[in-house]
Amino acid sequence: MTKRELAPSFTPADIEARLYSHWVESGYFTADSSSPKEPFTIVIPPPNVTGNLHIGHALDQTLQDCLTRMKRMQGYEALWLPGMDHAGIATQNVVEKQLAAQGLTRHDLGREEFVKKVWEWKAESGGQILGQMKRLGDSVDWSREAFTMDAILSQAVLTIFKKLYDAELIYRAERIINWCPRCLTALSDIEVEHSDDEGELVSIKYGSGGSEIIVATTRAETMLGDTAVAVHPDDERYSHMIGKTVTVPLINREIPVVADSHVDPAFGTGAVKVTPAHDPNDFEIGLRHSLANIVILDADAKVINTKSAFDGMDRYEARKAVVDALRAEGRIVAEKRPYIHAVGHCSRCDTTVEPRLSKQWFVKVAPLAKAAGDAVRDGRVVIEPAELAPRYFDWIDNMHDWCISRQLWWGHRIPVWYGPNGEVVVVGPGESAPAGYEQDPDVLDTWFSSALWPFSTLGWPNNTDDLKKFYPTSVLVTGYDILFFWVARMMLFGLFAMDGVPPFGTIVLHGLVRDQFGKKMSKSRGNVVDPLEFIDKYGADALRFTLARGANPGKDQALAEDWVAGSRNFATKLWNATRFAMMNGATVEGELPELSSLNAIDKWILSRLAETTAEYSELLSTYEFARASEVIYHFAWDDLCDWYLELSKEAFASGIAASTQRVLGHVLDQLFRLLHPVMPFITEELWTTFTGGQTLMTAVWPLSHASHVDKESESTVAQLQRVITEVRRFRNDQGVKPSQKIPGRFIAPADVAEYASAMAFLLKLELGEFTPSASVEIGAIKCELDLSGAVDVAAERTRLEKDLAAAKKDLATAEVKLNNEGFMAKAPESVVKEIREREAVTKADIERITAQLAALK
RNA sequence: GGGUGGUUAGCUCAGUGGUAGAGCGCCUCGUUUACACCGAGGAUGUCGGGGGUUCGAAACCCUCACCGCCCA
Repeated sequence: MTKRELAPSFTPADIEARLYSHWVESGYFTADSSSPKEPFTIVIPPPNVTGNLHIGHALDQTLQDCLTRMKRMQGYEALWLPGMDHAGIATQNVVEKQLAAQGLTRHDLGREEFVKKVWEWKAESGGQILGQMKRLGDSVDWSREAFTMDAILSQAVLTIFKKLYDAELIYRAERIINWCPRCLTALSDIEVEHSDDEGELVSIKYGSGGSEIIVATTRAETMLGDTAVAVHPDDERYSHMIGKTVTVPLINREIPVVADSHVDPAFGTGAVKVTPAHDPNDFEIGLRHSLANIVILDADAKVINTKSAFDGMDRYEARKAVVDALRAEGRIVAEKRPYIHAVGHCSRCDTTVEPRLSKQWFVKVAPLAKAAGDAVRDGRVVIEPAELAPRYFDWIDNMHDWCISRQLWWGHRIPVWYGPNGEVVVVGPGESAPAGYEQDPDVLDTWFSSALWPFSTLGWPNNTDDLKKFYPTSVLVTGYDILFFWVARMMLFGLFAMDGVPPFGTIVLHGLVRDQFGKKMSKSRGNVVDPLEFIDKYGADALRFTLARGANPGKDQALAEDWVAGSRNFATKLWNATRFAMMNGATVEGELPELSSLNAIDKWILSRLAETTAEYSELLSTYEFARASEVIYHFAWDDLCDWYLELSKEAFASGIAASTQRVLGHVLDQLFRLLHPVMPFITEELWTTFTGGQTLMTAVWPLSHASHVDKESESTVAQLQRVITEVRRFRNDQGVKPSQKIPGRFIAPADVAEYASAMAFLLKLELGEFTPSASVEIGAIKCELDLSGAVDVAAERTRLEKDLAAAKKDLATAEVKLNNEGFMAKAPESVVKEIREREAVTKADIERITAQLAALK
């Protein structure tokens, strides 16, 4: 194998594109369903076909790639399956906007032409995110790329629809649903976002004479559709009115006063107006009291059917007009404005949602939700971090039936056909409707097909090799924000479709990426960052490492450009350390030398490597990405670069370094493997260059060698580190420049004295005969120096006094404990022993420092 | 209104009973056999307030205050 050289500096752009296409061409990402290896499967949370890679995707995908790459190296048949969601409303909106620019609506084209247009749009401008994922380094299996509107996935939709219908879990009913008057479609509960908005609360007097009653509302225009006033049955204020009627002003309709225990007597006057066709709670009251549903708003939220001057007005216009008219009649008894209250908005276009009575298709969720809850309750599916499980239960145990029909054209059309005499037929895959039947014009909620993602992408309903090999998937990695949108729905459908086998073993939830001050990123705040810009500027590895390092389970993370620059610095550090190692003959060739033949420094780094490998692997396997990143970062930078390389320089300089060259080679080789899942590009480049190997992608994951853990060497090196730090501090205090060589020598026990030349090299000391003018004492170790007379006594005194104060404080803390009877009686022996040792050490320090101070004069 | 998470260094955050940590920022010195995208040294905290449990509390319990998120 021929070894290449490393460029003098690291430029991510020079290696990323080259390595990525090499990986794809070599087929490293492609999973094999016939492999005997144990499977590891992740399906990507499918981004919208309209989407671009934002920082949240970058986080989500970094974590998934990290797990996939690690498992691949650990010998699993790893499949990370990519794809996209057709994103019904979002995509339709995009194409409609294009048409609008030409002065057209989708109706001008007609359904078939419009859908064709959407497909054309997808071919031309959709799926930009896929190319951007490549920039991040995602090791997804492109040969299995899926799209929710693909033929196979559409077949899955038909199949599950029929299956659910036959099990009586899908039904059609007239209900109050959330309606977006702009998108002109029904929405599910979770497609509605609530915010506290400014509105008004007006109190209106209904009836006259002895039968007056006051009701309050934030939507005055709905009074046009009122069919009752409701009060609490035990409310004595109104008991005389129950069963009587009152007149609705303006339209002069006589409506009954009904008693309903759901009315809160403490809110407002205790009496509420009831508009069953335009409010979900009122609809329920209407059912209980057989009230009429009078529809007074059309699909565009314009007033209709009132045979009044309000007909044709927009809802807001009507609201004002109704209040004005009532005021003119003297029927407004109170007005509160602004009145802050929760208002629902369309999650796609932010239009205020209008509750609307209409006929829609629903999934009956109760039995499905029970199974989905139980799967987590009994541990077949684990939610990480566990703290987020209550949220899941809270929602899934109280889930309303799911409205799945959408009045759109882009999506899976509802496979129900209606006959001329009201017949209803559900048409499964490969079936066709009887002649003369007409298909339901609506399409399914996008999340209906997304709910099938973990198995529709593997070929279900066909029993494919992929399905057999890779289902159920191993881990689902996603943000907690779509726990309800998507994760819960996959649980509902997965368990149902796959005979009770849940779609994944573990749900790993991460948080949101926020700005550097922890504020939510939003266009209006102007604090949105573009991951691609960071990749351009600092490299994909730097961005990935930053995101992984911030990923504490289930917690949001702040992100600043400075942090990404810091990760780039880490990458540069690795690059330079490798260059240095290669310059000094580090190698992976041949067997690792016998431990007993190594010096303490070599044994120490192997020990640290073993410990780090074990800890890091464990943390990654338990989805502790932040802690894992921290551990490996400090091993690489502190242990390896700051100490091992520095302590080894003397050996390299002296030319007697065969063991160290091999040990260093080993440590780098293992470090690159460990870091590869998080920083795939630079590790691949360094490793292949350094070792001459083919690729890290399929290299074996490091094992932690317990036999390499060596506490004795760790203790020796800890002493060397202390001596070096203290002497450096002394030099610094004394104003000796870092590069200035001065005479010095160590008086130390044999295990430390053995490394005198290594320490001297680092400290720029010239060992040899001289008359010392100063000394630094570190416990039992003494370093004598010659400062050529000019010792800065004041600086030395300051330092010693500071050390003395610290030692005295430590001693006092220890003595308080040791003099405490309770502590001595109840604290565990190991703790008492530790405090005793601390007492002894600090006492010795105080004695030594006091003597030094006395000698200073 | 119901849940739920948080409050630790200037900033962003780790730290689930035994002398308070990291990254960035800050101060001083420095072209020393990798690296100034660097090295060395340094400063910085009544761990939100109050009470309790304990020999011992940033951590456990109670309570208050403030901030956030989810749901209604």
